[in-house]
Amino acid sequence: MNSKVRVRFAPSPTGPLHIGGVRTALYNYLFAKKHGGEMLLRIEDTDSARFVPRAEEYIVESLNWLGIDIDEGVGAKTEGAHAPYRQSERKFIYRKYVDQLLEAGLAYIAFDTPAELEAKRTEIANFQYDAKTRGRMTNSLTLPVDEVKKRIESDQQYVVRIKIEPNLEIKVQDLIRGEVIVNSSVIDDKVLFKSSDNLPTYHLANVVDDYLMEISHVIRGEEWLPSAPLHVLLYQYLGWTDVMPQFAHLPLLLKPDGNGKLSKRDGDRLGFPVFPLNWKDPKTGETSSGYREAGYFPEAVVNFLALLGWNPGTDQEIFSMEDLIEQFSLERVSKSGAKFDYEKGKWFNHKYLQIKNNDEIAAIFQQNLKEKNIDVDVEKVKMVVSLVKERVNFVKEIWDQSAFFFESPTQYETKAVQKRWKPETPTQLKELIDVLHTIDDFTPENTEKKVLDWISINNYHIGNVMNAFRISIVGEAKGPHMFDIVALIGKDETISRLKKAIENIKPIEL
RNA sequence: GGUCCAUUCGUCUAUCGGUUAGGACGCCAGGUUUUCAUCCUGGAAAGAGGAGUUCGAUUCUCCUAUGGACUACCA
Repeated sequence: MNSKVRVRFAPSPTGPLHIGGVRTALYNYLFAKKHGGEMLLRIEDTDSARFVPRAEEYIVESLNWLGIDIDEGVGAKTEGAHAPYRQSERKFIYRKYVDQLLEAGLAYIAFDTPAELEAKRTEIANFQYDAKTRGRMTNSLTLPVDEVKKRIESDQQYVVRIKIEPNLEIKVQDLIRGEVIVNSSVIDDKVLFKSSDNLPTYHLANVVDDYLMEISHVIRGEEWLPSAPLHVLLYQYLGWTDVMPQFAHLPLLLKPDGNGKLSKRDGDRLGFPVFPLNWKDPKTGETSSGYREAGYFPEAVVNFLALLGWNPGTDQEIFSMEDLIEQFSLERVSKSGAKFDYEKGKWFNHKYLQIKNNDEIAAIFQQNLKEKNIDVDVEKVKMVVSLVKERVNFVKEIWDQSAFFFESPTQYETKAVQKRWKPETPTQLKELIDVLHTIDDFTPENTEKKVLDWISINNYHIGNVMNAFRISIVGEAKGPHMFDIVALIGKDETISRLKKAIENIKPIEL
């Protein structure tokens, strides 16, 4: 057993990193940091046919954005003692272990072509390449030694298969699920190595690399649980049982509606991102939206994801990365899949928007304003942010709640006018203009006092006056406290908007 | 089809044999507010079904049902 905790996140660079993969990376990271261990990133690109350019950079950038630091391997500051960390660059390493298994008689060479295997599968229901069938296939167990040699020398392609002893009980100790027992007869003689590209398959590469990289815990998705017994067997066959890592298989992230694993299509269909970052497919040119570009804070995404499948057993819901590291444990990871609840994701972002200080939010919002060619003082932006941020889930929504701070309304909401614009309103608002003219100290408190005094002295209907005032300034019956708004836009602008409204709004008969 | 895994409010979940089955999101209602929102208070809402074990099962065991994953010379 390794005393030091070393975990790995080992994605395949076949496209953008799925949000479920992000959670796997997060749990690995939390577990490593909790135990003072190391987190490595290894790229599992043993399938030369499925390689997608830029996918690796995407993975690294995603983890960086989320604050999941890589200690070793691809994307780490210094790669580390076990380089290289891309399996395609490690191809020279695996052959040795393949030969070791071959020599020990624990694996064999098979020449069956994909077409032949396909034929077998259609011919025989539930066909499995195993102890029962391998004697009737084309392989080094059925062919004479010199025939095998001849075929290899004439460059005939082959694969190396593990030779699984039937009827053994294979026990997998899972940190989340307990003991899982599988009979070896149900596992087929999986391909470990293919001569076509001289690369091992996932199963072998993964076991060899975890061994060489001294991985102490393998934390991965539940989709790997069925092949875990095979991996245990490989550790045995290779003589590494005493240093075999501990396994933990995480529950899956499911579709919000219906059943099944969360997929890219669900995001398109239901209108939410399933990737951390935007991604443009290099082949199709198709783009998929990401959480970052959708306006999420990385802290919110981390918090949301952490709680999808894990909880501390308390009522705490808001966790910083430090909180998570301190409290995380595999024992408290749930066993069943979690449906992806996008509404709750939005709520987390809302929470973080309230927690964050206004300077940070104002900086982002000011960028949004610049894109609209609105250039205003950062102090004003901060004020606006503080007045409206509690109303929104995302920074980009602030504009919808605050446009009237920056531009005079061009139209007035019919329903509000209908309800609040009375025949006497224009006269009253003209009086209001006079009142405002007399105010020098245009602070919210002072203006409020003066205006409310005027309303009360004249015994006006406060609701009608104030709402007409609001319609004139905002254009609708919405927004923060009136006197905060006018203080911010200033006396001149306030009066000018009132004049404009008096000119343009006509009472609407019901 | 086979193997494995799972099953508490609509959703995420708490409960580690004895609880009025708790919290959160969402939803509904009321209150606060000059408006809208926020906020506050309240409400509706759950142990898949059946056998056991036990004085007592959501909790332990088994069966059934349902869902999921896997079943490639993918990872």
